Amino acid sequence: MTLPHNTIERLFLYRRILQDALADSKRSIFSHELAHISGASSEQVRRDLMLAGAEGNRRLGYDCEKLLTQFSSFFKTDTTTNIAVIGVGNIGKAIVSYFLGKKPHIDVIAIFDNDPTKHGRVIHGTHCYPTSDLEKVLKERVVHVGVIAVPAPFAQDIADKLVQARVPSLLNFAPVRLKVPPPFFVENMDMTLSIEKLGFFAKSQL
Amino acid sequence: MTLPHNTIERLFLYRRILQDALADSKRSIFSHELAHISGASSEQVRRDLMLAGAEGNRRLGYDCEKLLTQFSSFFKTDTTTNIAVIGVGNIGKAIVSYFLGKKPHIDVIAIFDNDPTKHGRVIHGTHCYPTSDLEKVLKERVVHVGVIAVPAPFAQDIADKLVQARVPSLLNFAPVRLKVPPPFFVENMDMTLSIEKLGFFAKSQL
DNA sequence: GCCTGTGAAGCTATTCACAGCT
DNA sequence: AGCTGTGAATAGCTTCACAGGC
Repeated sequence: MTLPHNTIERLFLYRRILQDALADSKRSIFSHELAHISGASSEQVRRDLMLAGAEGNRRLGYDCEKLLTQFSSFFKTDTTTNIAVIGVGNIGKAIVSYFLGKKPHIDVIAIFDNDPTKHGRVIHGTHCYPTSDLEKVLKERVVHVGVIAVPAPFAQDIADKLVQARVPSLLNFAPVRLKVPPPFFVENMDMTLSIEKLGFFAKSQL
Repeated sequence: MTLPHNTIERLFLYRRILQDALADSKRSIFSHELAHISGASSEQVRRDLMLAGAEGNRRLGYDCEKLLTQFSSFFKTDTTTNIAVIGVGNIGKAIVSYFLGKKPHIDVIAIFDNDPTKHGRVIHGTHCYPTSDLEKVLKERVVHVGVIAVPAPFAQDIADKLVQARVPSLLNFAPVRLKVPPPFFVENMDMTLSIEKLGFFAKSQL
């Protein structure tokens, strides 16, 4: 059973909203509430939940706890996601510190850099290895997501190495489009592109 | 003349590729070359360029320089995009240093933070103001894009302030969906969501 | 022969509209 | 009355397929 890509993304968003709701001791939630907080339409929410096999009560909406346990098994979010960060420049460091501690089910298990002065050092609580050890280190540990935070000219090389090391998913911060064979998967976080696009909207809107 | 959102994003990508090509002293480029580097299909590239009003030569493909000047006027990229960064934590600092110097047509003109020890300080070459001065400072300068790098609970409040200050486009790094009235525009860079999604792909692919 | 340009077809995603429940 | 669930309609995006030019 394979859901649309967009639906999957929104489901993770709903999950986050449900967690907040539950923390506010809300028992159940309506599709229009989820819609309002997530920015989707209520029909969209209901369809997404339907596709995920969820069921709501026609008087009370959806039961938060029930929905969350359903998500957990469905999305395997009860197991931790292990990530490795390659490149410990400004962005790499920001990412590592962002994920440390804050998110309990996301674990930065290794970081890599070419700079010899960083090797062996512990940065934000995580050990830093030389990039050349990437394959060796990653074959010892299960890594779900490789985060590429190196300068653009090196990004494809790192992607190749991560594919070699059988890291299934890559999150790429470098402003290039990486080529990986299926079923490996890359998601781009291209800040420059986003800023350029937003700048265009801003300028054309005056 | 309003292009599809996706097309606009790809055009900025093509533009970047064209700049690289020109730097490599390539005179002209084929749609399939742009396709290969950008990850789109060649038909897609041709349609995008067509929508942007570009014309190619049937023997040589598209003239790089001609295309770029066309893009410049079309996308107003000859004028600098001014950005302000709100929140000088790890992510905020990384963003500022990422855009400083590197990208000539993107200019970080102000940064804001609530921490009084940062006020008046110059961080990565840019002056840091207290967040309470946001409206005052931004009304003196044209700011195209506001980058929100504050913790999630404060993000909506900052968004409201940016809307008040007439900043047309927002780039949001906080893991919440912000509400702004049209025609204001928000783009989300939700790293947590991306990692969760990629983790899901990774786990379901084994 | 290999390229561009583009109508038409196909596919994906979202919204409409309403039946059914409680 | 107000909610969910969902077929049907619509809108948006991508690929096909091929005409036309160099």
